[in-house]
Amino acid sequence: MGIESEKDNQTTICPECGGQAITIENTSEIVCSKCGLVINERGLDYNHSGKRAYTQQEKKARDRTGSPISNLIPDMELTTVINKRDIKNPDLKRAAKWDTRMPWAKRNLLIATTELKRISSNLDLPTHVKMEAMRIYRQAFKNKLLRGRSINAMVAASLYFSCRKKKIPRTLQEILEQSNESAKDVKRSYRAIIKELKLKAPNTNPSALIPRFNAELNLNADTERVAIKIVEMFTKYFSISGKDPKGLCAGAIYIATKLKHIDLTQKEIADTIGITEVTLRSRYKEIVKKLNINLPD
DNA sequence: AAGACGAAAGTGGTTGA
DNA sequence: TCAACAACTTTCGTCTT
Repeated sequence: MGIESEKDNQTTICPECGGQAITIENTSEIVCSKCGLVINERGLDYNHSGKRAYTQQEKKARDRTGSPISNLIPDMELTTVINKRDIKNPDLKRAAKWDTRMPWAKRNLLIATTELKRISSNLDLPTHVKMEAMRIYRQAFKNKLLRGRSINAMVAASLYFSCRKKKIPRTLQEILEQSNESAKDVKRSYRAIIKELKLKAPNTNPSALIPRFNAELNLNADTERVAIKIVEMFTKYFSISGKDPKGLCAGAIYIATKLKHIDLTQKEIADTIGITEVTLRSRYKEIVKKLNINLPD
């Protein structure tokens, strides 16, 4: 395949930070060398015409600068409009256009889409979650929820909501790690989404979270089973509304390790799950009391 | 000395008057 | 809009192993 070599000197500019994008060899992903943004995870179809380009001129003429059409691209017009004027110094021209020509609404959606794709590819989120998040974001945008809130915080919140709705167990922390926004802002946006869009907050199922924490703590399947059982028993008989599901997980895992005579400190569990010892303690005390569990010493 | 415990004070949010 | 409230965190002193 002589086609491969032509991808290498493709220059794309990162819409997020303006850095130079590079192509990852074996996946043909376009990734920003500066901020790590995946600009197009499926790879561009540079040789759609089926012809090879032998000279620079031919290459320029045949290259496609736009991304493949997808629902995640907010404005399909954008790629074609710019294409025509891209012949000289495409990077600068494109960057300049984003600043001056694009209506703010389109720009907003473009930035949002980019951020959304960046985060979800870092977290390996499936496409339907991305689509749902984008839908939520657009709706938030329509309802003017962006007033006084940052785009990126709203994107993170949309993704978080989407994850919960689609039952993909991701904690808010995991999304926050990929975002530059503060937890405060993202939470605010998240609540705004629920309130203003009149959506129901999908509950994270605590037992769905356990296998991942178990893996991080290197616990065996037996312990995991016990922990899940405890969580399910508890959620079946008692309300956990208003409480952090992670706290319940932590408590259940702590009890499970006790029952299985595994030595793990409260601190170790609390730290890997992302809560404090104090919360772990109050949760585990509550579980022991309400479910009448007899702990071995 | 490490781990478990819980009191006290602070944070950021909800609810209801 | 404000006060009461609930959940959680941070910090820290005390007890237990």
